[in-house]
Amino acid sequence: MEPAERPPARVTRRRAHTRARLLDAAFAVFAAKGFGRVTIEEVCEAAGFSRGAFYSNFATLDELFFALYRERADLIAGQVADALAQDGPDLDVPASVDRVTEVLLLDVDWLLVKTDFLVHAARDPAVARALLDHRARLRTAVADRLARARGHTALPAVLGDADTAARAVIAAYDGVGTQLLLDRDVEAARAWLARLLTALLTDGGRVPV
Amino acid sequence: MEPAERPPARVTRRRAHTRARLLDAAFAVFAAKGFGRVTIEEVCEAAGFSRGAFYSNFATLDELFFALYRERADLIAGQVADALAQDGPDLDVPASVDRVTEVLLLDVDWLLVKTDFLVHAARDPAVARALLDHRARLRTAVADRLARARGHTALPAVLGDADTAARAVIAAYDGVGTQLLLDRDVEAARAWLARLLTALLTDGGRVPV
DNA sequence: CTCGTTCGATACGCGAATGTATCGAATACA
DNA sequence: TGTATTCGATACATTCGCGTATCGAACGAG
Repeated sequence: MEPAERPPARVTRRRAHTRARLLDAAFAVFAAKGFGRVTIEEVCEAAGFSRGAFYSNFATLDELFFALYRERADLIAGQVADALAQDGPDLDVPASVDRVTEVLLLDVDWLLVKTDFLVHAARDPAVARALLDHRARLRTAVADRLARARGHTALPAVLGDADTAARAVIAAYDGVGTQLLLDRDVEAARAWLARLLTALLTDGGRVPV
Repeated sequence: MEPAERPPARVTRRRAHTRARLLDAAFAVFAAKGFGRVTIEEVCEAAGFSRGAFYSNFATLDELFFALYRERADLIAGQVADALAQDGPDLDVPASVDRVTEVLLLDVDWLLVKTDFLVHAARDPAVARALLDHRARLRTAVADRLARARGHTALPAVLGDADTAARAVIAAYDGVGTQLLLDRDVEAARAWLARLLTALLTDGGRVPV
């Protein structure tokens, strides 16, 4: 019965499966109903388990939520890093923007869960720290990319240094995400984000169409 | 008894008071704990009433939340309109930006509640429509202001028309708000928003400090 | 194959929050 | 001031979700 005390001395194998299924089910349920309106039993039912399985793997729903976020956030961070690393030393802004936006906005469900998590973090400093860490990871990835290209490509930047520009990129992403939550138009959001980013990262000149 | 059927034939007076107190108390409690974690009784207790008062004024907590949002949103919309109307026909970007950011970011609690509402709206089309209406109101206010100034002041805009620029303003606001929720640094957020807006609304040139 | 451990299902009790029904007090109107 | 009506408090029953305790089955190690 012990919820999740010591890593059990002897074993594990199906445990990993059930844990994973619980996390996946939780993701779906959270996206559909919102963290605040979800019960433990709903998650278990969606995963095809009984509450016993849950309490064997997690102590509380918050803990599961945290684990879920961590998992997906790491995934996203990796994808973004990959997308940014993909082009050479000189920065091709439109191409980078396209590749990154494609990765970032892929999943509306993720956006929903992420926003739930934000709301959650906004009231719990410990959780907030985790979220800020994740954001910092993304931001420095972007900043590094921008800094690396500084000399090569013209990156005039309406804003100051690379780090500031990276912050602006994050802010644009957040802003577009907010709108996307309401109109659910992924393609429009993608285009809009690309346009915003191009505007921010390109010197004052007109924006291509 | 009847939750909120017909506007009671006879009349009201204290009713307005209690309703207002319930709304105010709800605002505080929602900001502190988050909509998802708040019980009807908590709101009543904070307002100094018993549940009877609540059920006499609202049918459900969602209904109260909706009314609460509507009330505050109208207030904000008015404030923004005022702030924008305050300067003459030619647009003084820094001044306008300062005035608007001051109004918009005043209250972290409002940001918390607003984000709760966003999360709520993201899963209920009817609620989403209300929120989109509110955003549209703000956006057109900004767009009108920008369009009105188009000829007079140099408003080169890295983005296209006034409406697009207004969308960008909203996006920047949302983006900054997200960060603010996590670090709770109002002054930093205000400065950052001002900088972003100036960058977006000023021609490519360097941003003043 | 056997055995000891772990995992997950089932069953139980508990507490909390909800919604309703009833009743006294406050209030508008004459 | 009298009175009909509304407002809000109190009391109640009920439902719902939680957390624990127990047990059989799955599984890994030897």
